[in-house]
Amino acid sequence: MTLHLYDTRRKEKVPFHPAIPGKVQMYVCGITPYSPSHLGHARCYIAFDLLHRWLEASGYDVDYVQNFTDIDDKIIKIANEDGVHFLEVANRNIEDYYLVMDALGVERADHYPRVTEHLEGIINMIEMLIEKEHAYVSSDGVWFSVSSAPEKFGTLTGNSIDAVQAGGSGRLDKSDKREHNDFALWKSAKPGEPAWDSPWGKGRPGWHIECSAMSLHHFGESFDIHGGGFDLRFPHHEAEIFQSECCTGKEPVVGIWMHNGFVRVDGEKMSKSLGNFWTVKDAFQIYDPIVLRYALLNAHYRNPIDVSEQLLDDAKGNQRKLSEIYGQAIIFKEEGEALVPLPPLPSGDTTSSEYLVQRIGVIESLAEEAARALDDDLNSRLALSKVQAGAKIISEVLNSDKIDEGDTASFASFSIDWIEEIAGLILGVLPTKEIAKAVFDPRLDPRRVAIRDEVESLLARRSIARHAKDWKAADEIRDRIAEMGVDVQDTPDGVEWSLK
RNA sequence: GCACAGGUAGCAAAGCCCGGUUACGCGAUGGACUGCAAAUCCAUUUUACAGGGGUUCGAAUCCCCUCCUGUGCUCCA
Repeated sequence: MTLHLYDTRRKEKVPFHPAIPGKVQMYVCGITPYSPSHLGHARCYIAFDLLHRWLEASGYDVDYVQNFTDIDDKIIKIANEDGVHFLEVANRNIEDYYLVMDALGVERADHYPRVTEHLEGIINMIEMLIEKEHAYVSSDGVWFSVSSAPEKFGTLTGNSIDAVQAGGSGRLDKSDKREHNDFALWKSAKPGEPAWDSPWGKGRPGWHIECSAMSLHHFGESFDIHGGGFDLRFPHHEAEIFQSECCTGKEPVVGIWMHNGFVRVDGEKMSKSLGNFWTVKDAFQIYDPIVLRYALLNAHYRNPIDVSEQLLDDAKGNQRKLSEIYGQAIIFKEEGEALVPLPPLPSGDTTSSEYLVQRIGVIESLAEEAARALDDDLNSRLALSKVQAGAKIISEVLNSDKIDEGDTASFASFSIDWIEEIAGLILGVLPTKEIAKAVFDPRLDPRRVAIRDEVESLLARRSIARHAKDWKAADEIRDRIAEMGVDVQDTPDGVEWSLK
């Protein structure tokens, strides 16, 4: 099956065929760095990171461009409030972006162009649009004339010019544009604002033009995939279509338009005004970044996702289980049967090799199913369920009494490759080997070593109390240990403890 | 108002494009194991598809109508 992706413009899944066979040119709208990154950003860039990884795993050579809109009204406002240069505001938020996205396992794009580094290209593009009479100069800047190409209106959203005009009436600002739908290409500088020289005096680019200019710079007149948040369809992406296609005359500028669904919190859009706003760093206080990634991949990228405690807790449990099985496979490979001696084969049962061949066949077919799921417009939820199913079988085999001692390490080795390929390389929801081992065998957790003596001595006292059937004292000690962040488990093999 | 998404078992979420087979997970219930828990394992939770029409041998899936929710039309991933 070939990769199919949903194209917002055509409103259907379409087979993906890049313009240049084997190569993919992909542009995703980046952030406007006026504040730290929030969960909506995380969802968006994780979704497109998955696309990026999957394209590469499928053998494509991907050129991934993601911009930073490092000059805009809000950045200027915050810079003025803080009394710093606007680039200081932009830079600190870009730093935050890299920090949190790296933690979330988002692989870097190939290029991160910034508006402030592409003024020349932007100005050239505006000049060309004026020349072709798609844009006009007014007292307060340069505007794109939407009525110069009315057939392009509503390409992504189905909006009609009249309807948008009606919806926008009463909110007309005091700008000097000719028609309500016209949008700014160049904004003349107001006093005290950062400004660049241009044929139309000092000013700065409008919001939409930078993406057109930067994609033109990196890819030329057209490219394969353009992504971004659902809210960017209008006006931002429709404006890009106007600018790019009217400038170059080449259409369509974009092969497939992709938009990710929104993050909601308790059923409502996450927003600062509703007070349900989470920055990524806020979320990191409670959940491991990899758990957050797992949670955000556990829904289809185009559907809205409601971030709730249940969603995150589910992800935490599933991700932990996966890590545990991965860790077990690593340890079994490294130590073979030494760690857990295998009981003898039950008589008359399937032989080890037959059993293994059969199980490996099932696991491999699950990998194919996961690949099919991703080929079907990146169905990460379904892919994750196949990964979990495969991991479950791996766990059953590793713990099975039907497998010969000599086969354990080789099966473990097969399992590690399988998990690392699909859960690690493609989905990015795997921890490091060291962490995975500690999840499986808490004795290997370095954090445990620090408190081991104290916990062990408390456990010894609890053990005495238990033998004396002094349950009250025993439970008090367990509570005290719990306060140290430790879970105590009484198992048939004795008392065990682990970090919460 | 117009536009675009959604409405699937107790919750959550795939499946819908390409009608006919199980999603997966959580929770719940019963059991094993426990001093009690926790964890784990086994089993059960086999008229789920917003409502109403239609097409079809057969519809969650295709067509029509209605209702409800969210979002966009202003900066937003």
